[in-house]
Amino acid sequence: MNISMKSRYAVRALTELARREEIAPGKPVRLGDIAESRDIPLQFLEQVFAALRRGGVVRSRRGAAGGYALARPAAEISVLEVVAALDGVPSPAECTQGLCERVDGCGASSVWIEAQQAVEKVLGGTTIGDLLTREDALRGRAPMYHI
Amino acid sequence: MNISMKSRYAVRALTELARREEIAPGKPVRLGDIAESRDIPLQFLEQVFAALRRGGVVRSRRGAAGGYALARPAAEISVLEVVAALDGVPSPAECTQGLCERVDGCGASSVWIEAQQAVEKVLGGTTIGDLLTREDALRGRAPMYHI
DNA sequence: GCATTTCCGATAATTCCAGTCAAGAATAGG
DNA sequence: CCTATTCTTGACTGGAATTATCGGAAATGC
Repeated sequence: MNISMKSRYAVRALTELARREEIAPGKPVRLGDIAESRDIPLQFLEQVFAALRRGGVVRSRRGAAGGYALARPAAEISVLEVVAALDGVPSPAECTQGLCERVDGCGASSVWIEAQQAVEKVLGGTTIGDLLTREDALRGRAPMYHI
Repeated sequence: MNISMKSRYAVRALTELARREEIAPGKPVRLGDIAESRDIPLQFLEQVFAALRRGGVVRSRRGAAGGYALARPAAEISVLEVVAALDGVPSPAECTQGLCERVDGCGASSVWIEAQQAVEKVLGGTTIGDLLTREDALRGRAPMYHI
C-alpha cells in the first residue's frame, strides 16, 4: 500500500495545526485557515480531518469559533499513526497482512515484511513535533522549543 | 509508489526460474512451466518477463526449445532491481523524487525520503538467491548451496 | 514447413484516487 | 430564538492505474 495524497496533506496540515496551536494555545484552528496557508483543497481536507478525528489524532469543536486541535502534544503524534488513520498501515504488498495464501513455501513474503517493518520504524520514529522543528530549521527561523 | 502484482509475480517467478536453472543449468525455461508451477496467469507473466528482459534481469531465447534464463547469477540479482524494472523505484511519496515544489519549507519530505531509503536498503540487500534459500528452509528441504 | 515459444500492441474489466457537491447537525454570539 | 459559522457525512464523478485478456507476428529447432 502506498502513501496517498490524503496522508501527505494530513502531515502538512497537522504541522501547520501544531504551529498555530503553539502561537495561540487552546484555541481551535479552522480548516479554512490551514487549507489556505498550505494550499490544500478545503473540501478534501475536511475528509482528511474527519478520518483523523476518528483515528484519535485530533479533537474537533463544531460551530462558530469551532475548529480542530491536536488530540495530544505534537511530539507524541507519530507520522505512522497519521498514515495508518488515512491509508492503513503502509505495506508494500498484501503478503505482509496474512492475506498470502502460500505463506508456506513462498520465501518472498519475508522481503515484503522486512520492508514494511523498515517503513514502520521510520514513520513511527518521527513525530509531528519533529517535522515542525525541521520546518523551522529549513525556513531559517530560530526554532521554538516544542514541548 | 506501491509494489504491484507485477513485481510480486516477478519475484516468485524468478525464484522458480533460479530453482529450475539450478537443476538443469544452461537450459532456457519456458514461461508456461513457471506459470503453471507458481499459479500465475501465463499471458500476464509474458508482459512481466518482457519488462524484466528490457531491464536486463533475464535473457531470452525465442522459438522452439526457447525460454528465459537469468541474466546473472541469482545471488547477484536484487529484489530492488526487479521492482525497479517493473514498478520503478518504490517510493512512498512523489516528494522523494524531487517533484515536490515546496521542498524548502516543507519539513515533511524528509520523512518520506527516509522511508524510501529504508525500503531501498531492505530490497537492495536481498537477492533472488536469498529467497531461494529461504524457500528451501520453509519447505524443510536441505538447502542447496546457491552460488 | 511446422510446431513451439517469445514478442508486441490493442483492448477490456475492475479498482483506486483525488476531488467535488450537497445536505445536515452542532455551536457561539446576538 | 435566529443566524452565521464550522464541522459531519455520504454520495458521486472523472480520470488514472492495475490486472489482466486476446490476437497475431516473428524467431527458432526439428
